[in-house]
Amino acid sequence: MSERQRGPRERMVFSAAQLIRRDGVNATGMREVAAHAGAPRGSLQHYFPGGKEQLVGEAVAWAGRYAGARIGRFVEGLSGPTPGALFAAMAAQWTEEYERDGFVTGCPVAAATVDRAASDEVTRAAVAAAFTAWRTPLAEALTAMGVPADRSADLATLMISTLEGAILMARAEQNVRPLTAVVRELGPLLDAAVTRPA
Amino acid sequence: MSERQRGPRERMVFSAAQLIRRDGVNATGMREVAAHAGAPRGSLQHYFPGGKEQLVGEAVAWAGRYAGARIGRFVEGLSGPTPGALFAAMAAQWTEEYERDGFVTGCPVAAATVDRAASDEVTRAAVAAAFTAWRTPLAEALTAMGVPADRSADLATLMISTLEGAILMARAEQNVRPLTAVVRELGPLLDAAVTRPA
DNA sequence: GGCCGACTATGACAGTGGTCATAGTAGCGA
DNA sequence: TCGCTACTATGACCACTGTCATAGTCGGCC
Repeated sequence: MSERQRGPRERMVFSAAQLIRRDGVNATGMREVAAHAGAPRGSLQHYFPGGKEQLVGEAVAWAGRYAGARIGRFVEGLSGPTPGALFAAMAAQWTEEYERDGFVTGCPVAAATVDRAASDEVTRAAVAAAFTAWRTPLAEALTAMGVPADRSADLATLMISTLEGAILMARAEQNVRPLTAVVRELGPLLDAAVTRPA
Repeated sequence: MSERQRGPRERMVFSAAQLIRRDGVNATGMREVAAHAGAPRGSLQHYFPGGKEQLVGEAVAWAGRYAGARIGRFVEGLSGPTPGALFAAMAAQWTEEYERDGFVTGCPVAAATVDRAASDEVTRAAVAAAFTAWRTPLAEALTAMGVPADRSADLATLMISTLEGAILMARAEQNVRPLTAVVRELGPLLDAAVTRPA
């Protein structure tokens, strides 16, 4: 989650995503984002003339691209590339973060959905796009692993749904148990969907 | 979701849950809750001297009890009581609501988790308790259906996680597809966990 | 009646939110 | 040096938040 932070604009988008991850959209102030990014307050209206809606939208889009790009790196890192192993790797990213830093943050896309889906159509569309940016490469990876093409999309949805829910429960319980439980139960089931070994 | 609404106090807790479901915790004002419940503003400090923290906590607890109690009614309504059928019934509650009323609301427990887990320890504990109040009867129902006792808790966690995530994605996409997809994929897998037919 | 508790009704307060307006500065090409 | 653009820096605005304080009303009980 730590990238090269070039311009102040990128830093602000990144900071917005981090703060939204922790406190939600509504509790994240624009001034707070600027301060967190070490950027001047005046830059907000300069880089984001569309206001908070624009900033949140870009933060969500960034998170979606990040999650999608991460899929490829997970697949590369697997010794035996199976759907269950991929799912375990996706979940492990969270268990490791939680065990290292505590249960402070969640998924920014989920936070934006909860806080904005009913009130802000622009952000809602951005969230939908973020999920698509995540699901599409995941489904492609499943197909490459031998999952029938007509099931890849559904299984990708299942994996993301389960992971999002497990993140939520882990934060609530302050325990990685939900994450390990879903990996233990869902992993083998995902592997059983492979009909043509890769 | 429509109960007999007796006193103004219960109405306010119920209204709080409804508004949190739609807009999140931070975007739901105390005045708004009172107005939605048709209760006088002054009753807020009278019934909830602990302030918003108390009101949110009670709304979350109510939602947890509701979800837990609902499990029993789902099981009763099933012609063939299998884990997959139970999961389908749980998801159907949401698809029906979304198709009837639009994708306006989500799960209040999830909303409270996103908005308060990092900032308010009291509410975070209430959310954890709500998930437990949901998971426990679900796990018992699975055991009664023939799922091995040592897997019931994990499978209950898997079902709730997946459902929560699918709700999230359905709201984001404004489409029930994620809900139908996870039911289609996860249902048969859940049924396969039954070793001793009920 | 008189009293007291439960509840209702407002008004005010301090704090914060996003946003706008305006002014200042730094760098650079001509 | 001029002028232009990109960016920074503040201050102010209004709306709204949760909370508190105070006063009013209602109903039943001695």
